[in-house]
Amino acid sequence: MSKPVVTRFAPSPTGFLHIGGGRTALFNWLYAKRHGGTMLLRIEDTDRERSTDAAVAAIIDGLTWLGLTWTGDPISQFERAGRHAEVARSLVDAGKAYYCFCTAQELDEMRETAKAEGRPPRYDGRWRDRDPAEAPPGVKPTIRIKAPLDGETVVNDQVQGRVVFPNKDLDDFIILRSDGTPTYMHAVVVDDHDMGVTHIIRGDDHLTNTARQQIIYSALGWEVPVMAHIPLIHGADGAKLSKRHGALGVDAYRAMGYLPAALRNYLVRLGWAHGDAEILSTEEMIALFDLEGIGRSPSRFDFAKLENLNGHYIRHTDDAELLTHLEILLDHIPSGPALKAKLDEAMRARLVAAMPGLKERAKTLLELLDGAQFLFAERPLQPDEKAGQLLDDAGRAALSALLPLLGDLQDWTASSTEAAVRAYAEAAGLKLGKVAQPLRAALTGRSTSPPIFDVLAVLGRDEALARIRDAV
RNA sequence: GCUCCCUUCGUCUAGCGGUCUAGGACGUCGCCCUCUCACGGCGAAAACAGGGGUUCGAGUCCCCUAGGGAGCGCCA
Repeated sequence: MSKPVVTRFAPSPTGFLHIGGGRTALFNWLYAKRHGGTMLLRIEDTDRERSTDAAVAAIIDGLTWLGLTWTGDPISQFERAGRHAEVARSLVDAGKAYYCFCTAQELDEMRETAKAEGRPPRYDGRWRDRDPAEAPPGVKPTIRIKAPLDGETVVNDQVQGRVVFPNKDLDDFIILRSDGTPTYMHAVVVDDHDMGVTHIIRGDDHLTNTARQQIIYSALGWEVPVMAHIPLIHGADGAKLSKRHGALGVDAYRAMGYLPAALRNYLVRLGWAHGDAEILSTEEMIALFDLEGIGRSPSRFDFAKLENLNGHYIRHTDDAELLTHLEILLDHIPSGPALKAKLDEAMRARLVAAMPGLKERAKTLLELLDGAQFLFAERPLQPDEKAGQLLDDAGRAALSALLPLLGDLQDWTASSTEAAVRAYAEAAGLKLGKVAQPLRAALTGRSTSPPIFDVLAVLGRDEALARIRDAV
């Protein structure tokens, strides 16, 4: 009861941190935070063939960007191989595991025979009680656990409930390979135990593995941590989220202009709910997160909702901070370097000044950047098609009439320019839109933008007047 | 094939036997606001997979069917 909570996120470094892994990490992090505990990061790299340093770096980068932190250094599971082997051998000494001298071919035959006879592919236990003295020469043995032959293994899962597996369906699986390295099944158990993990929160693709792991726990006489298997995330089409079906790395979400806070909020609501709560700050998430609120059915990833949430977070993030996010984004998009070159102090000041109008209409940082194009643009502007249409004869006439009126202004502010433009429109018998739209086209090269008088103010008198002159 | 898990609006979900003529959010569609686009406000359409039970009463419990998903490696 009073034992401090220790959770862990244990990805295998075979690729980027995908969105499902990100959510698993988030849940582990939230649970640990909620209970004043710690989250550990363990890299499951016992498969030397598929593990890469680049993947480890990508995972760390992804977690860091998401704002998830762990305690201590990332732990390499591979480096603990000695300990895993030692535990496996102790199990042999205790009579709870044994050496198996089967060759790969023998195992293949066993599986094929079973399949042909319509039985599940399982190891038949041929070395379970055989004397190792009978070992064929030259075969390096594996170590297999002695799984119980009858009875049942019960997994008490905080999310899935009580799940029962008949032991006759579980075979004597390998815990130590013939090369002396541990299998995943064995390594997780030993590591979770040694690291004092109290709660295992992971994808429910591990649920059936849990029965096997519990066999190891009981052979060792160790206490099984609290288990919570969370349902997987599917793609928008309902199919499993794979690389081909939109499973993107979290770095891709960064490049698409999503804010970490928005992604956290979206992710926490995928599979977890607290009544009708939708918008949750990180503090609220920590205060409210619990295992009881996790559902059991898989969910689909919905970009539309993520976008909406992201828009909300953009609108509610303060201007200077948004600029910081924008600058981070520039390091991750193709057009970044060019824009970065133009980003001097004056430009930063203009961006911050324009931010209130800009952030109101952006759902992603990419849209925010796009909306800010008029600030980066150099004269003479190239109006897009719709803007070109607004600069027809009538539009240009209005602009040339407006030019001297604006030029005479004493102060140059949003309200002073607005007063001048409104006065002109009224005098000319034009609806405000008939003047404002050509003005927008001239100043931004677009048919949409933040409120035009704000644009006028942010651009400053000289630049604004010059752009109008260019358009006339 | 075997084992396990899942199934409420298009999507994420609330619901833990009666308060459900099923609530919220996103999306969609109207209307309002308005210098554009947004934001915001108001409103609408939209779901308990199907069939059996249990019960005075079932979205909520049980069973079956269908449909999804996961696992069954000297991968993790």
